[in-house]
Amino acid sequence: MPAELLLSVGEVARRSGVAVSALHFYEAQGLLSAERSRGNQRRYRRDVLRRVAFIRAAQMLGISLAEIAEVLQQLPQQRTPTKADWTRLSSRWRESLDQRIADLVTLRDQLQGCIGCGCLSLKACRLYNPADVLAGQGPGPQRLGQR
Amino acid sequence: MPAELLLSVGEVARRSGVAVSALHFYEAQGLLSAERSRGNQRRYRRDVLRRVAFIRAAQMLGISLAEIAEVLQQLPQQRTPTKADWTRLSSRWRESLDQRIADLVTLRDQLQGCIGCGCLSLKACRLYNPADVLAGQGPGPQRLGQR
DNA sequence: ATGCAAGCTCAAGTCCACTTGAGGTCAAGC
DNA sequence: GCTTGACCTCAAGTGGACTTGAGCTTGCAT
Repeated sequence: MPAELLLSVGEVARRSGVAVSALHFYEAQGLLSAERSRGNQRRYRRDVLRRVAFIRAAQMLGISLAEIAEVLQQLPQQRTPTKADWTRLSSRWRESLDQRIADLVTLRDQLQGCIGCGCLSLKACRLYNPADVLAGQGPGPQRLGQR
Repeated sequence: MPAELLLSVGEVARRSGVAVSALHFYEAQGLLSAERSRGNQRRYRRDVLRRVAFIRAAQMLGISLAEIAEVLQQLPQQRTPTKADWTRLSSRWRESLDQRIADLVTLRDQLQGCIGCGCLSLKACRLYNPADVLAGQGPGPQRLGQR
């Protein structure tokens, strides 16, 4: 394949807005791969840009890199993925996105009726523990709605 | 004030579902405070439960502890906060919640038209960079919608 | 041919929100 | 009085997602 059509790591960084160090990191995590030039420099196929975009979009949905890597395994390794390949993957996240929206709407409605009314009292509070779905699960800003 | 009405750290942990270590941590971060018993044990006023609930609810909105601490500064230090005090604070988050929902809906609509259509090509992609709002800002699963 | 930006690897550092561990104290029941 | 569980402090560890730094090589322009 014609080497001029391959992208250096710097080019990918510029065009994707992702730092070179992050691209290295993604590779180490198995999210990306690249051929190498004679001199051992990374040479990316152009579809890496779509991959990176996909990764970032998924992160915005709160999906961890490990999960993203797992899903990306399903893409063809050899050929450049087709539109259908990408569509299949992203439709999975359409559902989780719907779920997250629903969760937040619930949260909002209960913010009116719960914090809003001053009743916020833990056990009884459905904002804190709506339908037993958002509770527990340990600390930290966690993803709303499990998969 | 009658000491029997104060709560030990273990009681607060049990009733709030938050680990003792997390309560210690919140105190170190200035989110909570407690009186001490003769023997130097924490004794919480009962409204700590509402404070903890508020903290957890805020975290679910993706708000960092530092920001939460800042907002909690606005509560009266001496007297137990009233319903109106809490309502005032939570109304601020009602807005950011609305914003987050709007962001996610935008994201969802563009998932249809963008990843869905196979056009995902970074610069031009509004999912990756919708209205220049979600872009940049460094790495990591970041909060949708700035304040 | 030489200068210098861009690339390479590997180790260590950062930030957040906690948790875990070590070593010691307190309080209530038997 | 003694045991046991709850509590204390302080330091260090964890995990995710990267970034930074050191020390070295590559590759394009002059």
